[in-house]
Amino acid sequence: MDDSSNRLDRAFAALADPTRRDLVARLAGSDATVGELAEPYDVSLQAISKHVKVLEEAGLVTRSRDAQRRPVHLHAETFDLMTTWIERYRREAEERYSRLDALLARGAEDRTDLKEAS
Amino acid sequence: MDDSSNRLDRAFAALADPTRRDLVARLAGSDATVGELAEPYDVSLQAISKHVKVLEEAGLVTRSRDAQRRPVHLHAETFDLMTTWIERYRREAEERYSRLDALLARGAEDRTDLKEAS
DNA sequence: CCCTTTCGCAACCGATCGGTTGACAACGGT
DNA sequence: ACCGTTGTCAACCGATCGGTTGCGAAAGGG
Repeated sequence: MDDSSNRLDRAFAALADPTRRDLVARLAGSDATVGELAEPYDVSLQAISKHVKVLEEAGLVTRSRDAQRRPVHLHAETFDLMTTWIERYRREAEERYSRLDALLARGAEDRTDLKEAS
Repeated sequence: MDDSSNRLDRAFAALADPTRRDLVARLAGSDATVGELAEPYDVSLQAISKHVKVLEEAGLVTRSRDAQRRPVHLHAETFDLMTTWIERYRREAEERYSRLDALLARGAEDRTDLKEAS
């Protein structure tokens, strides 16, 4: 399963960058070319081109060909992969968290040192 | 803005590493100490200690104190933050994907004159 | 045909990352 | 009071990352 693991590697790493998350947010509104995507930022076009490539290799976006333009659009499938992974463990964590209260209630006889709550 | 963005930065970056995803998967089953977590891997204990620290600073796990042990357990909240972010744009992407057929039927056109506000 | 626009590729740079080893702090057991 | 257990901190190393600049390829428009 190096395959799906590697896809998750790239997908999570891709979304770890705020610029790339912003690109995704804007692409959710409408497809765009690299030039259009690059315009709002004060970095070079090549930098954005690299970002788009990272998103593409992560399977988060795809590109088509329209003359010399390469319109970029989101690819929802990989997002599903991520939410599926996250939700699986979030659910287990919450279930265990619910049971944690009962566990703590049973064994919290000598917990006199919790003076700080969240 | 930088606040929640930074939390997402760290959370996504943390889960970009397969070892850390594996740690999360195991912690979903039960809490564990750093030593217990490190045991299955062939890397040093310090390496796993660092991984746990990354997960902690990302808000994905928390630690309590039980004598010299520092049991680690999942913190579901940050997982919610991630799925919320992802789901938002995944949904928009899928909606736009449904409309893509109609868009393609009309043919590609530039969007420089979108002034309709009805 | 050229020429422009759009954009990818390659090389390079500083910063960060994942790993190592070594030292040591914190705590309990005896 | 010592020792073993548990885990963190600090320094270092090679690899990768996000950014830059420079060059050139691909496709239309005049």
